[in-house]
Amino acid sequence: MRCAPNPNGPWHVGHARMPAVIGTYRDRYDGWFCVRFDDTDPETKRPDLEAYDAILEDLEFLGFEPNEVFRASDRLETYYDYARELIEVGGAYTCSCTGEEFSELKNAGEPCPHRDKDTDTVLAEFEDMVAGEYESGEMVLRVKTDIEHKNPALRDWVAFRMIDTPHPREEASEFRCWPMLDFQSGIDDHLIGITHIIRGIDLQDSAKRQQFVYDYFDWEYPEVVHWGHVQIDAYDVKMSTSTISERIEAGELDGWDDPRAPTLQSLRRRGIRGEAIVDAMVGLGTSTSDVDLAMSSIYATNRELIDDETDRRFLVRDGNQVPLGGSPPAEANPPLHPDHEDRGVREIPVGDSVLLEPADLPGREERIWLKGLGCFQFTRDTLQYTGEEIDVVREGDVDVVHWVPARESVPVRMRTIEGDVTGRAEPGVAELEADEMVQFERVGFVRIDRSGDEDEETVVYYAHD
RNA sequence: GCUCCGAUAGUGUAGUCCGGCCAAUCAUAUUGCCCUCUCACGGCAAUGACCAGGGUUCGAAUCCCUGUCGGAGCACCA
Repeated sequence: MRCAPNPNGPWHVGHARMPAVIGTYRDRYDGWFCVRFDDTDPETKRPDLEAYDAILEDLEFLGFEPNEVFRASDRLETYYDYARELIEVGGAYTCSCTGEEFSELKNAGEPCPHRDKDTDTVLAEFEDMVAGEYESGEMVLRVKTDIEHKNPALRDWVAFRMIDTPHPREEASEFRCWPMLDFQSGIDDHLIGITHIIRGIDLQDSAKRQQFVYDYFDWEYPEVVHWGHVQIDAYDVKMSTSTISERIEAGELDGWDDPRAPTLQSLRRRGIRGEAIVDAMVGLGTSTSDVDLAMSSIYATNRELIDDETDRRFLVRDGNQVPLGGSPPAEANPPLHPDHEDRGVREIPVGDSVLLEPADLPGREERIWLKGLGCFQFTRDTLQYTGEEIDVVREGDVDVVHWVPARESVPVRMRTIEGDVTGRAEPGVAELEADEMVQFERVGFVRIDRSGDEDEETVVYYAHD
């Protein structure tokens, strides 16, 4: 199988579907898959040199390594050879009609005057194309199909055209005669030995077009599955490489890994595992209709993956300071993980006042339980330590809330899909290493992106609740 | 205009090829209860679907026709 990306930028979430499915199938059935960069348009779909590696990194993040990597732009001579062969068996002709002229003839089911040129002329003109003797738009090579085919999309399609703009890759920058996707991909699939192709419904007619070439060469066409488009909920940004790219240019997004960008780099930075994405993508199946992927299904899998090994901490967003009274303990020691006492406890100095989230502020005379610390009653703007046992919580009268010390907490910037949130976390958080995962209790799972200290913000990326 | 393709709960999916075991599977979501010093994890329960209409048949989610809705192609893009 193959994954044939256009290297015009790092991958968005939707791109994960192809490697997820073919990679999973490969591993399950002892198969084979390659990545083949179909970079045959140096102009309108101009490749981004950095994207080749970025895509391979995205693939690695998802947990797959391709058996082989190809670049179509390395294989021009091969395509030329097969084009010559196709011309010799009368399967192609050079055509100098303008796009509109040909389109009109085609829609009327009429052949254009160039269709019956003799093979030698066609061959000579094609060699001139290869040599770069024509300007862009002057001459194309068409595959001779059936000009009266009932499906206009299949009639005498273009196999090669001239492009004046040099290819960004040094190795391919001299070529001016470039194959169209249907030709290049069709030839490559056969040569590489692809047995199964999955592609989008936008390429529904590709197999039928390429079948004409396969017939000329007497090749057998691989099995094909077409699948629909994937929509992902939860994002404001349109999921298209060019849109994301524009928004980065415009400064609306900080980069490809901005938490608001629907890219794999972004999910990775938020601490979502490739495995969770793959799992969700495989679950979508290969249906030909369009599907909506709920981010919640990726989150559900990821939560399952990380919950057990992720330590707990406190973060209070937009805290309100409340003084403490009644001589509470000087230090709180909640466990790092409720199910794993052996991992030890946290040491949170209490001080004389704490921060609580606005929604957690108790009403007058109400009692609350500061998690890991004890029971307090809200009296005259002060939380009075009551010293009551945990039983008051079990009885259901007292809510348990998270908190941080007002003084000894550390600043945190939490970057989320909806934007940045600031708050303060228990002191231990500043010492966590980048890349560690943490669950802020009653807030959600985050990945530490940059450690801070008492003054400098610890930056975390929010994964999910 | 021409040509293709699709339609099962909020979302995804199984079942459709070879009609009965489907008063329709599983996951996720939402809600409620239990557990719990987290609204996490775990447990239990509830919610919720075969696009419509005809036809074939003893019997249709499954086969056929029509309609409706949705998607895609008809590029010198991929």
